[in-house]
Amino acid sequence: MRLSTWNVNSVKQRLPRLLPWLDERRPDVVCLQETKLADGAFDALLSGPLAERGYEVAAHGEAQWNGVAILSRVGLDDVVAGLPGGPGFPHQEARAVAATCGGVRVVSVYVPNGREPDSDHYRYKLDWLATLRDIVAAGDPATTVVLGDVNIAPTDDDVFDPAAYAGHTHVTAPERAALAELQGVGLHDVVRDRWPDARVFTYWDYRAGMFHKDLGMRIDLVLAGDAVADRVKAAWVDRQARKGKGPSDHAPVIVDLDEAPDGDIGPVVPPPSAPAAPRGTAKLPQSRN
DNA sequence: ATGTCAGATGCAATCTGA
Repeated sequence: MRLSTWNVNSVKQRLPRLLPWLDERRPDVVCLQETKLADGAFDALLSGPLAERGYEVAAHGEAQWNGVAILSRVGLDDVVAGLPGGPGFPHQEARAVAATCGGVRVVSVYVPNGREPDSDHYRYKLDWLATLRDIVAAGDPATTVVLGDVNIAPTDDDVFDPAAYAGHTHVTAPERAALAELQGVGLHDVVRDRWPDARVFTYWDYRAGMFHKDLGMRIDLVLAGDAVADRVKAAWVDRQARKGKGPSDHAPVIVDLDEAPDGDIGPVVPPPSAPAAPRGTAKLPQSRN
């Protein structure tokens, strides 16, 4: 099962990149952030193209800002929009949606930016993260995976130059402590675990050729509970999607899971557009393993 | 030199958010 997360910075503007990306990468579960569309507009724009590709959709958006979604072709059950009981600014915003997909509790999150350290928005960010932690802890963390734009670089290795961010959000100790508290319920940063010493970023500012110079941050994470993390076979950032014409300022993160230990790999079906293999013409040699 | 985008307002150019 292939999981992914992508802050698309307006799903409307990103449609010419999103649909070809779905066809190329064929993720089973896609967590989107910054969709910037109300649910009705999301449905009008995307229900057709996504249904063609076999995806069910749980969108949780608002008119202009924020907005998250989960696309799944391995089931989409028990959808919860938002963080029940969570803080607002001043009202609750569309920053989280959860669903059970292929036996995994998937949570798509767009953590508040924080704007300036010690600002009201910064305190809102910390409160929001504490609520997310409580909600994950109250469920079954082992079978949960939190994916999304957390707007925090976990360590100094996750920014191109720690000095460049001194005094700014995304790197402060309280933010990193709040993220560590979330991970403390039993979630593994599977991309960093796979690439402990690599320079890995997921976001590059549009300005000043930052992507070209690879001056970015790793702020889009896949945080997986024990049972999910144990199944990780690949975990990487799709930098290709940040290149070319009309990209988001974030790249997608892709994580492949091996089949579940109990043999239930979920309702894995061939992609609708993939030609069926002709019967009785298998060419691959038989192998014991 | 906040150098780029995206959304809104409201029709051009400027504001906000990231």
